[in-house]
Amino acid sequence: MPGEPRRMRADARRNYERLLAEANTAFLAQGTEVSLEQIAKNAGVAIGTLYSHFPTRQALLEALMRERIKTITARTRELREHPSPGEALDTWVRAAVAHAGSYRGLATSLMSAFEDESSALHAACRELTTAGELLLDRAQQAGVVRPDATASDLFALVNAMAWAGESVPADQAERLLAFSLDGLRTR
Amino acid sequence: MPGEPRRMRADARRNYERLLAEANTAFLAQGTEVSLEQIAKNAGVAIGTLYSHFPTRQALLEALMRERIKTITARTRELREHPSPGEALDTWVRAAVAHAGSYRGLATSLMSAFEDESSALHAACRELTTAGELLLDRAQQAGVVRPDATASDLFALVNAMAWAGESVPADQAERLLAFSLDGLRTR
DNA sequence: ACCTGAACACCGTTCAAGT
DNA sequence: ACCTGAACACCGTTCAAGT
Repeated sequence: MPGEPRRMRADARRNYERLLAEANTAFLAQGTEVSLEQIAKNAGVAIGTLYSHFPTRQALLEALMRERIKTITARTRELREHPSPGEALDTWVRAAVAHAGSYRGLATSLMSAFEDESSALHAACRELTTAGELLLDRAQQAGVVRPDATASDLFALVNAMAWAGESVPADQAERLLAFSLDGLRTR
Repeated sequence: MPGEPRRMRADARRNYERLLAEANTAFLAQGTEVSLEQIAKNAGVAIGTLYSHFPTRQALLEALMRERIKTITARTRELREHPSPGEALDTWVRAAVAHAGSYRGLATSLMSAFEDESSALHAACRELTTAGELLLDRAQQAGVVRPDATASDLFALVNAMAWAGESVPADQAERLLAFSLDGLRTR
C-alpha cells in the first residue's frame, strides 16, 4: 500500500529519499528504537514531514526492507538449484539471520509483525517465510531436515538467533546458530 | 546490595511489599515495560516512594526474581541426582525457559543484564548460569551433550526460546525448544 | 501538494517540602 | 526515616497555518 514513491513533487521526493537514508544510518548506529525526531533533524526536515511520508516507525522499516527482501528472494531462487538441499537451507538461514540482525531491535519488530496482519511489516515477513519454505520443503523431501519443522518455525528460529546475536559475541552467535541448524536435521 | 528488607519502619515495609505485589501483577499482565506510575498508583503510594525503594526498573525485577532463583537453584540440586544426565538437563532448561518467559520482556532484560555487570539483575543471571553449568557439565561428561557448548550458550538459548515464546503459540514454542535441546545433543 | 513547528499527551526521574 | 507530588525533561503524534 505505501508503494514505491511514484510521482512526487521534486522536493517531496528528495525529502523522502533523505529520510530513508538518515533512517538507515540511525537504525544501524542506534537500533530501531532511535528517536524519530533525530532522524527528521538529520534529514533536514520537520517532524511532520517524516510523519507525512511514513505514518509509523514500521512504515519506515518496511521501506528500508523492500530492497533487501528482493535480494533475499533472488538468492533463494539461486539456492533452489544448489546440489545439496541441506547446505542450501543452511546458507539461506545464515543470510536471513544476517538480515534480521542488521539493526538492533529489527528481529523483535519482525517477530511481532509476523502475527500482526495490520503491521506495515507483515507482508515482508510473509515474503521471507515463503522464500524459506521453498528451501525447507526441498530439504525435507531430501530427508535431511525433520519433517515436522514448519516455515513459521524457520522464521522464528532465524529471528531468535538474530535477537541473541544482539547480546553475545560473534563467535558465540555462530555457535548457537550451528546448534540450531543441527537441531533441525533428521537424526 | 539492595538486600532483603531488613529493618524498616512498619509503613515502609508495608509499602515495599505492596509495591512488589503490584509490580508482579502488572508485569504478568502487561510485561516488564509497564508504566511505573501505574504500579505506584495500584500500590496506593506516590511515584517517589516507588523510586526510593527501587531506584530502577531492574531493581524491582531483581527483587521479584530472588525467590524464583532460589526455587530454581533448589531444583538444580535435585536434578544433579537424576539418573539420566541428559533428561536432567532438559528438565532444567524447560524450567528456566518458563522462568524467563513469565513476564513479557523479561528474557530481553535478562539477556542485557548478563553482559552488563552494573545491572541490578546481573547477579541473578550469573546464578542461573552457574546452576545450569552444573547440569551441562554432567551431561557433557556423560557424552550426551556437545562438548563445545558453554554455560553462556545455555543461558542464551534459554532466553532466546523464552523470547520466541512471547510471539508464537504454545505448541510451536514447545517444538522450537525440542529442536534446540536436540541441537545440543551429540550426534 | 507539501512542509512547518507549536501544541498536546504521556511517561520517566528528581528533589524540596512535608510528616 | 519516610512519603508526597510538583517540576522538569524527553519524545511521540497531530494538525492548523503557511508556501
